[in-house]
Amino acid sequence: MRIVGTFYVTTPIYYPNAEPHIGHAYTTIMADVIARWRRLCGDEVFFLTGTDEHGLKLQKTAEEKGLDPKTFVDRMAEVFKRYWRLLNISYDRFIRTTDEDHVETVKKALSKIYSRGLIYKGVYRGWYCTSCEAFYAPGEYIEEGGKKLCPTHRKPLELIEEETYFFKLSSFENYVKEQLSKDIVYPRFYAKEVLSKIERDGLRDISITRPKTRVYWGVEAPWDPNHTIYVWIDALLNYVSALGYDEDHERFNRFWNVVHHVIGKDILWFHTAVWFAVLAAIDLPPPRKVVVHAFITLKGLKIGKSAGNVVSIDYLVNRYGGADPVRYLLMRFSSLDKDVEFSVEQLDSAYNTELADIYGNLVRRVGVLAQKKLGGIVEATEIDRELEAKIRERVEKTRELLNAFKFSEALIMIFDVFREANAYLNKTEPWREEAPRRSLYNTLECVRIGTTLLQPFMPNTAERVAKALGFEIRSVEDLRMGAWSSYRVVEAPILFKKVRSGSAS
RNA sequence: AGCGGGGUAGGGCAGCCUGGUAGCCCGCGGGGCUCAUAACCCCGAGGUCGGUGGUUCAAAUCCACCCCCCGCUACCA
Repeated sequence: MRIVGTFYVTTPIYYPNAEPHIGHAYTTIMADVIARWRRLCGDEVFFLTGTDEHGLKLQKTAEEKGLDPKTFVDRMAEVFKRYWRLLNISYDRFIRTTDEDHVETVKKALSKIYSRGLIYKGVYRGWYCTSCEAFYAPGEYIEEGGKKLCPTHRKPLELIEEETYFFKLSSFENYVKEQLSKDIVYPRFYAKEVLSKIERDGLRDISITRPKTRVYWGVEAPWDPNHTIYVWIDALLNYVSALGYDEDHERFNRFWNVVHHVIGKDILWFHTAVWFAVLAAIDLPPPRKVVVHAFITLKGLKIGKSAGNVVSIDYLVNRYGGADPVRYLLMRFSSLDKDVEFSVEQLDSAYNTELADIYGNLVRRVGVLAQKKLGGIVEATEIDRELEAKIRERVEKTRELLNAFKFSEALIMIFDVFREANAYLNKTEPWREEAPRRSLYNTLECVRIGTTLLQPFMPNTAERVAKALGFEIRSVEDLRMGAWSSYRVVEAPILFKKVRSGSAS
């Protein structure tokens, strides 16, 4: 396949103090769909995900389990990888912030920033709970009778001061504002949100180190061995270390120019205000695009990382018999703009009526017809112009939607192709003919085109259909009627077994 | 409170930027077909587009105010 361009897509690196859930899966699947779509378009793609393995919380979680942090994160990283295998995530690298090259990058980058005088020593002052060993900001602690209490222990907080190093974020205020008014953050209103926050409060310097006595589990500050680097700064730099920062300049530039960060709206601030400034401090341009998505919720409960009530990935994969339907359903109801609440009933309904009825049944019926009527061999013949026009329009629309990260609408458009194919079968009634070559060839072309578009969302299913009907999925170049000339239908599979609604548990 | 997003048929959403017969999916009613996973196709019913006022020949779409829902408000990754 011809290499058209390059593309770099990232997920956030996840904090592995617990197993991944649907929220993590949602972001990761979205990034995977983008990666696979760009590959289909002919781009050389680098797709990065990983784990953010330093910090106090992990240090403590590990200690509670009687493990040293490294042993613990080694295990958790494997858990994440296992889930991404289960969900068919086609990452090119799984980066861990404990990886040697990453640690090197963090040190190099921070040395550079330090040497430019953008880091200074100061004092961090905050309300601290000795039991939690953590600071609480206004709004997080409980106020009772003028006293500040820890939200978990309900014990009085202490005002403590500790030595820390600050990054001069404030000196990047104009720069960050300027970048935010460009077309980087998508959808755009998220940029407005950050912009107005800065407009109102300004950009304050941020503390970027912790005393090693309190947080030893982190990258040592290159200029002061008594401090470790704050996890967020450590974490953000993964995006550049994965490319070989300051090592492989050619490769680095090739991909950095086209980097797309996929993130949840909760970490927007760090991926814009802080990240843009850090990048500027090491002479790098901001990301090409930050794609921000809202959350999915189940019956009003947030499925965020810190929420107690989570829908497990295993549950959905088991319920719908594989990764592909889960990928489909999550993207089918995805929205960048606003939080989406879904129910098991809704998912069941979409699974049954869309995947099983519209698509699964179409594949089955065209497969059966081809085998019965033509012995499974369907050669190219005259193309139905009316059908072709409709399909072409939908393909174009789908491509636009995918390039605009509108996954839900893209899927609806793809399914229109299948609906069109079903209608075409009804119209041409191939079961009444002796050798309905024209009808079946045209229908198969629709199935092939739709399946190709569906491939980034449902890679296994697409592959299975291609095998069964005897075609190949190659690239977007084949997204036109007549591009495939000879089908060898070897199977008429039942792709999706329906689920009975109401059996949710 | 400030800022941001939203309130469109029974449910889930698009349209709003670039005003001009209100659109898609599910569900529902009727019909067709029988190749197919009780699947598929066609037709139909159902909405005065949160409220009020304004701009306009014309507003779901622009402006003002109000009501309701949700999110964000930085060192918690």
